[in-house]
Amino acid sequence: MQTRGYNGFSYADVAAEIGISKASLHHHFSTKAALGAAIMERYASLVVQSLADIEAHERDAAERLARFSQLYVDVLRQDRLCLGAMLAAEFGTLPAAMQKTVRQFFKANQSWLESVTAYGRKTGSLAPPGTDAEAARVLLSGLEGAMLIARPMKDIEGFRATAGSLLANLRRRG
Amino acid sequence: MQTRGYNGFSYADVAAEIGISKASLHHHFSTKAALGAAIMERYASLVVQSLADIEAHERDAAERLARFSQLYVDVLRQDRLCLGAMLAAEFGTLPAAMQKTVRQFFKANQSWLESVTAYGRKTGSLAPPGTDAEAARVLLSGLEGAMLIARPMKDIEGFRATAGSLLANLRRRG
DNA sequence: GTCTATACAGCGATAGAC
DNA sequence: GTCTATCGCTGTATAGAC
Repeated sequence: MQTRGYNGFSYADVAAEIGISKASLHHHFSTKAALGAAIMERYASLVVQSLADIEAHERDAAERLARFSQLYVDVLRQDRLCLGAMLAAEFGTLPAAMQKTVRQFFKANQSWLESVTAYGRKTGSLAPPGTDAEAARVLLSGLEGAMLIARPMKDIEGFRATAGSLLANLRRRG
Repeated sequence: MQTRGYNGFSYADVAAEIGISKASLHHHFSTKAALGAAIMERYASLVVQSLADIEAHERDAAERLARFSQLYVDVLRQDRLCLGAMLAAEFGTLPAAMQKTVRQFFKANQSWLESVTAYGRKTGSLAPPGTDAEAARVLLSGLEGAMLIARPMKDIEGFRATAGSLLANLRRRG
């Protein structure tokens, strides 16, 4: 789903890749909607866990954002897209349950980033122009968009530079 | 294609919408790959034309960027995505000809934005931090990403605010 | 340039044996 | 929990009449 999208893969693809039959796959996930929802929910959980890990192991706000952007690099290196971004593009064709999880995913990222910018502002590590909500949205949008563009352009280095610029803007005095 | 993606529409969908048969549609576009390529090429041409129009009718660099971001708002209001962004997400599943046009599309946008930031820097209308290439990439990524997120979140106002922040960052002293 | 009819592959999903 | 076999449908694409 992160490489071809929800509409770009089939039960046959998955079954072949893991070496079982389509029928066996249906035994575990009765419909494609159920499979897609499970994958997206797991992805969202893993990201939320990663954010908690960053918060637990890194005290500096700017450094937390740098680690956040590193998550994107790791995905890009596998020639994948953030699943949230992929499903946002396909949004109109998704089952309702998946749509709901996609929205929750973006909300969770946005609110985590807001809390980090607020914390960074308080500790002096960050000085974002505008509100925390605006700063968070600019960073999230910038990273998702840069990732979207970097993949077809085969330009991970360009992604890194863009991520660096976005972080630099948050350290600047507003 | 801008609402459901290349993998999310069929000849039957298009034929029904314009009121002809699938066979008639095949008479004009022999394969789906040919149809998809024609649509993407037309889209890229229209965007390039819009950029030329902005340059012809607006002398101020910051105002040119504001008009550029207004193009995105117009697309969002139709509940569509930039076709470049949509196809970037689906990139791995696209016919080669479409992949090529997607890359050209991003290159064209990037280089136009670079020329505008360079011009704005010269005239004093803009003072982007970093290089023109970095500023252009941050803006393009930010707008594409913000658009991607705004659609599922049903938050065009949020897009506008994000676009405003991105432009404000380019007016700021680096 | 339009149509009806159809070919043929792939899709998601089910039945039922082991 | 796995499989083979198959169903019903939709996908892209073609044939051939008007």
